[in-house]
Amino acid sequence: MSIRPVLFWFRQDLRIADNPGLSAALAHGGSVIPIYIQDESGEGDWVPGAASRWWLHHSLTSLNARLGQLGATLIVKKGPALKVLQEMVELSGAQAIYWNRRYEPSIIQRDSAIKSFFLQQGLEVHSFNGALILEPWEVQNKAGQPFKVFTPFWKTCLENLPQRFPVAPSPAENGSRWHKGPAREFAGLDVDALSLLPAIPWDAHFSDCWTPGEAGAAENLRIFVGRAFGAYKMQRDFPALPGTSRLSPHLHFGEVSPRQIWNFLAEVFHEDTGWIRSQYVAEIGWREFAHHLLYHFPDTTSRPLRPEFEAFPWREDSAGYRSWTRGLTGYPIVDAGMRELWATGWMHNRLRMIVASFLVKHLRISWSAGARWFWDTLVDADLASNTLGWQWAAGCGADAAPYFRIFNPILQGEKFDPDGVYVKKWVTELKKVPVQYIHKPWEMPAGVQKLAGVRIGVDYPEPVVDHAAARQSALAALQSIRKDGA
DNA sequence: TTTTGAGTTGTTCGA
DNA sequence: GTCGAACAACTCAAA
Repeated sequence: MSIRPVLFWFRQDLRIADNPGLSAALAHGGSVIPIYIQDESGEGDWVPGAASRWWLHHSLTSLNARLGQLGATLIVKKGPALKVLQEMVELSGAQAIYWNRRYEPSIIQRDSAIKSFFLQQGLEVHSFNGALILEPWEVQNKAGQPFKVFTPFWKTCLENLPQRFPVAPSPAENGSRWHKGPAREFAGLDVDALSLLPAIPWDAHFSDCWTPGEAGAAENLRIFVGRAFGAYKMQRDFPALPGTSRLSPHLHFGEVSPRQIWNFLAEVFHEDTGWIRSQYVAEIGWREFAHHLLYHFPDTTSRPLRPEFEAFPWREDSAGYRSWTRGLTGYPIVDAGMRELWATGWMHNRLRMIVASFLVKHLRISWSAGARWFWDTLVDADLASNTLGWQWAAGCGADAAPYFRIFNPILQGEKFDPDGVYVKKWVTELKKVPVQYIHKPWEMPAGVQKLAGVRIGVDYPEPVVDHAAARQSALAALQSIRKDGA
């Protein structure tokens, strides 16, 4: 009796190591055909943005090379996933399909349909957790409901976690039963044929900042834990310092999983379990919480979790929005963040809060517009985290910022970039501005502007809004949606 | 069921 | 300059 092959469908789990679905496929007994499908029709309203596609291109290229070293060929396809999988099943005679789960609403819908279709056809279909510490349905409060507050959510998670997670056996340990044969056997495409790279050369500097792929992720993790993990709580808020992990895009594409990070920390710290309650691990917890919320409240990608915000008086302001996207608001810390995003496909977390607060509170432009811009420009764009982050900033989400928490872009700059090093890196026209003016350059007297080689209002804009006035206006708008109608 | 304490990341004002 | 209080009311989670 010959054993028919099995398909392993790569999605947002672009790694070989500790990949539960892949490992299970390799253990099945049949030879394994690895496949990647570009299925934009399945992504609903959230087709991956330009920066994300750039990352995906390089991550797939890297995965392809790695599989080649292992003696396997990645079959790259394009089209609706169900149709492509059907073709693959017919061509290969596969008897089983394996994948790791995703949690976006439209993807859950698509994958459920695919699963029941093939089960009806008499195939085996197996899906796994390759992306989360705990899946959204594995955590609930004592009333059996999903959590809406982070602290009790994470506390509950931590009470239910092992010291180490079991590691999925690697392909070598599984005997590497890859399907042999050229990609053309299944009419596979080159990664290039997916046209993932931007048409305009906007990504010129991305490759200076990033090494997409499993090896880059592992290296990044090693360096972060070796150098910055210990001082994370102290340094993570200072964007001029290399205080953060920069693992977010690697995590989004599954080049490394949170369970691998967990196990790595457990290994590094041995008996000393203090790391479990560290600020960094809590940030991993926020990623989990974001997935928990997206799964249980799928509408939140476009609608506020707190319904009273449906009535919030957002402004239409295309000029203001444009100044925000371009990094030309006249507030140096905001502009630096937006320019870092444009240049590198990433923005420091402190800056994400500052620029988000500025868009929704100072310009009073809807958080959805900001979420869309981030979606298109972030290499780590993730529907769960992006939705949570923007609703949090706008005050309309879970654990939202209180209405009165309106970031002052001058104070935030002075607090978290005291020497202006970060601002000067990204807003180069302010390079020679004395430090006492770096976060409020409009206060520079004419003589100082001359010495600094910059004319405010000519070489660098005046503030698009006055902070105090914008603050008052935001407070009034928030007052207007109060439940008591006062 | 009712009650109680608490809730990522802040700013401003006045003493 | 520093410090504490005020800034809404609500909802969540658990006792």
